[in-house]
Amino acid sequence: MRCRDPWGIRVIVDYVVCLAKMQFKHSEIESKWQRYWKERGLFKAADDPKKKFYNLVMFAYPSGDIHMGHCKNYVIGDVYTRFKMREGFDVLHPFGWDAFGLPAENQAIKMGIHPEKWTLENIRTSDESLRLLGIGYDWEREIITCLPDYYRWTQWMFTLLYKRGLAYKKEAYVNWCPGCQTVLANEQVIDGACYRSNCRSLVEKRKLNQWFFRITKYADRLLKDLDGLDGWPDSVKVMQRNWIGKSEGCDIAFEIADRKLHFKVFTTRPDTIYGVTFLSVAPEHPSIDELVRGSACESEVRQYVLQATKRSDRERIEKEKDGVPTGCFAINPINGEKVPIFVADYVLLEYGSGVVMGVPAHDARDFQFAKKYGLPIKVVINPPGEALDAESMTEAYEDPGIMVDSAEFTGLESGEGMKAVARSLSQKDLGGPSVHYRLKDWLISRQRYWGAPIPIVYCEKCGMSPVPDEELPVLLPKNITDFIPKGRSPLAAVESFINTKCPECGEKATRDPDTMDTFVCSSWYFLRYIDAHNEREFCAKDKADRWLPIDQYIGGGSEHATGHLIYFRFFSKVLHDAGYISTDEPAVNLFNLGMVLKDGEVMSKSKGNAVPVGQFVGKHGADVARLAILFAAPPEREMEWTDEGVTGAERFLNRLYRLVTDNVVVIADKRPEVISNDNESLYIKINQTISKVTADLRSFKYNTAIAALWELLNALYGTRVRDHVFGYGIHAMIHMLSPFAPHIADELWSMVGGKGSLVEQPWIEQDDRYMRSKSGTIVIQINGRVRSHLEVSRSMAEDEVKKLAFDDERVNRHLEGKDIKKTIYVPDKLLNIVVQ
RNA sequence: GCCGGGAUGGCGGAACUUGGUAGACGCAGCGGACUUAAAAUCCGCUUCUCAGCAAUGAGAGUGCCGGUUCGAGUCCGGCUCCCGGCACCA
Repeated sequence: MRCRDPWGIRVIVDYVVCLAKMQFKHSEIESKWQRYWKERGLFKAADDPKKKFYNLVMFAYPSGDIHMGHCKNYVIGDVYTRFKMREGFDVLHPFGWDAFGLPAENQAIKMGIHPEKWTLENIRTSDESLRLLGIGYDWEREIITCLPDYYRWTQWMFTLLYKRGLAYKKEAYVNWCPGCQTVLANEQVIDGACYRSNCRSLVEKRKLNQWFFRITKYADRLLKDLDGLDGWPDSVKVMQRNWIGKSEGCDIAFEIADRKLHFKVFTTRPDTIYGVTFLSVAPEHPSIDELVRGSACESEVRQYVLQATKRSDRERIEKEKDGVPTGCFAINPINGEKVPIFVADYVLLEYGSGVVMGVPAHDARDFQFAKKYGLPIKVVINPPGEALDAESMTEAYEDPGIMVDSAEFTGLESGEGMKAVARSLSQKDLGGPSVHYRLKDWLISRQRYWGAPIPIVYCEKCGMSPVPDEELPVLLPKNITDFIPKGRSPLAAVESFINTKCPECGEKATRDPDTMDTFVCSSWYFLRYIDAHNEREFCAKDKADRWLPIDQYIGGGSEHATGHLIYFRFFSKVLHDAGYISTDEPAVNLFNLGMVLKDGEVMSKSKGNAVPVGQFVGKHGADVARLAILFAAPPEREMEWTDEGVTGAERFLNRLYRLVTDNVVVIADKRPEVISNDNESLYIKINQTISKVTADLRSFKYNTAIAALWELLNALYGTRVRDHVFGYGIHAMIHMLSPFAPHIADELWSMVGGKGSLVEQPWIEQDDRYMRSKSGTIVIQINGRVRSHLEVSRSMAEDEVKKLAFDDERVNRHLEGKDIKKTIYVPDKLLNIVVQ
């Protein structure tokens, strides 16, 4: 085999040509520019910003290496950062890791790896992947919540809340997950199942002594201040409003006959008070004991309570409403009527007072209950112009109406009636207007190892006291091997940790064995970035004042709406009230991103459909990855990751690269002075593109921005006369590409003689004199249907356009034998001829 | 059940909070050029139906039904389906 194989030679030649001319080498370019950005410290945020912009993307849980699904957030945050920098802002764009949490501990149990080791290794590999993508973070501010220099301040936050009366311990029925062997906050229970990690066990109720944050004290402010958050999506605000669930009504005190007891009842319908025919008490209610002691029904009630409290929430909801009579009676304060008291498990202890008044005629649940137990139904509200009959009713009438059979209130309309009844009750000191919230206090203790220890010490003499600031952090002991949950924190068994001295008296004392919910760590992380290495404070106030609030918060989806996004607002308000920060809302603008799917499912390692970043970038490059993510769908929507999207992005960059390398000599960095006739329309296209891309960058419409760039690229390819305008077009193209594909943009920029990185250059602006072409298309419609088009110069008079239109052959064809009734003319747009 | 959001070609998605050429841009597909060939690249076509050798012409078309308007993907009323949230909250 000598030179008998011309094909082989051809292939090699093609390959060489391809490498030399057609395609760029992404790996070389990318590492070169990443090095440059790092050396120049381009993304290091100043401590004294002149024109600050705090751009924050939600930090991440280090579950392993990151994949393309995670990248969407980071890429979008980076595009915005680069654009804002080029608009002249000092941008703070930090990143960090929400590093405590269950998966690390589960891994420890399964694989025998210490949670810290597992977590820190994941962070290291994820960091590497992130750097490969060329995301412009200020890495010097990176935070890792599981390290003592961070959780020291998480503990400090706890003691701050404690001192302000916002952290308290109480014995309460809590959501207990038998799988995780720990308690859950309400937000972690979905459909009665545990939503911590991938657990999904059926949640049980348990009575336990636990730590809570008194978020309910802030319910009203959390609700009201939503109105000021114009930069937040309505969907998130609506969800938060529903979650807080404010309802205004009336408290009413019912005395118990023959007992020194009374029940406070909350109702939103005091106007139905004359229709009360029974009272229902939640099975968990602490007064039941006293109520039924010695009653004929005592044993039945006790048995019912026992059964009810054993049931999970879901079981309770799914079964038919039932209850058990207590044999006791309550006295309706407004008319002295005696009504029976039931214990019923459809009544929730946590809402209102745990006792409800039963008004069967005007409440669906009470109606069902009354029918089941043969209780009387009393109509006290009639629909306007109609009279209800209790006997024949098949369902409750719940709408407002006119009060009837209600003594002096009869005839009042519901709204007025509510006020009148409330007024009357408060005059007699039997109740009055009150407000209740669905929001509950935030349960933060977890009986787990991998979290920030709760900094509380118990002493026999002095009781409970917080660990003094100077003794923080309470270090999480590392020498532990048994993470298997046994219903209490693994820390309880670590004597060197548990045994300590009382900060008050110095005697022997014990530590709280529980750790904090990870939502506590993430409630204040945005503050730590501002002053990440401060050893004396969580963040210096002057620095906080300079950077807060977050100008743009970019989040990973609506699943945080009623969790993290409420908690971090709560923390901001607490820290504001305590004088540590000046703002009481953390973020001005919020942008929620859609998830990344692969084959119709959320991309994740556990589903086996994750596309690893390192592997992808190695093959296609970071710029291709970025473009593929951005172009596929608008950022707020879900996107499907496909190989086809990758093809397009790759082709686009190669095309641009070729255009630049083929035309280096004509590329011009100045606006053309003289616009040739040949390329006037191209120049207009260039300016329109600059305008569109700029607007789209401001409003996160990255997919259409890239589409506009693609159009411009096509226009440039189609340009025959490659003059100054053409050269400027390429220059503009490179500029506009830079936030999206920064490596290749900087490379091309240097190829055409640009200095440094485009991030250091001001953003390009359009030439307003050339935004619209001198002529345009006017659509000619007949009866609203398009029949013809006219090319006319701009702002041609209506008469002239009409004349041209009536000369048009296609128009005339449709006008034949018809009467022209009128014409509608929209300048520069259309002429509609109405005929009959 | 209640509260949000959505439904546009074979596919991902455009159409500027303002009613005015629906389908930008990309992917896939088809045709052509270059090549001995292939890949890559470049140029063109590509919503559907009907008529025509053709340029082209006619009709239908943005989940369904109806309305407002000279004109509706866009506004109004009713409905179906999909996604998300809340759900015994008194």
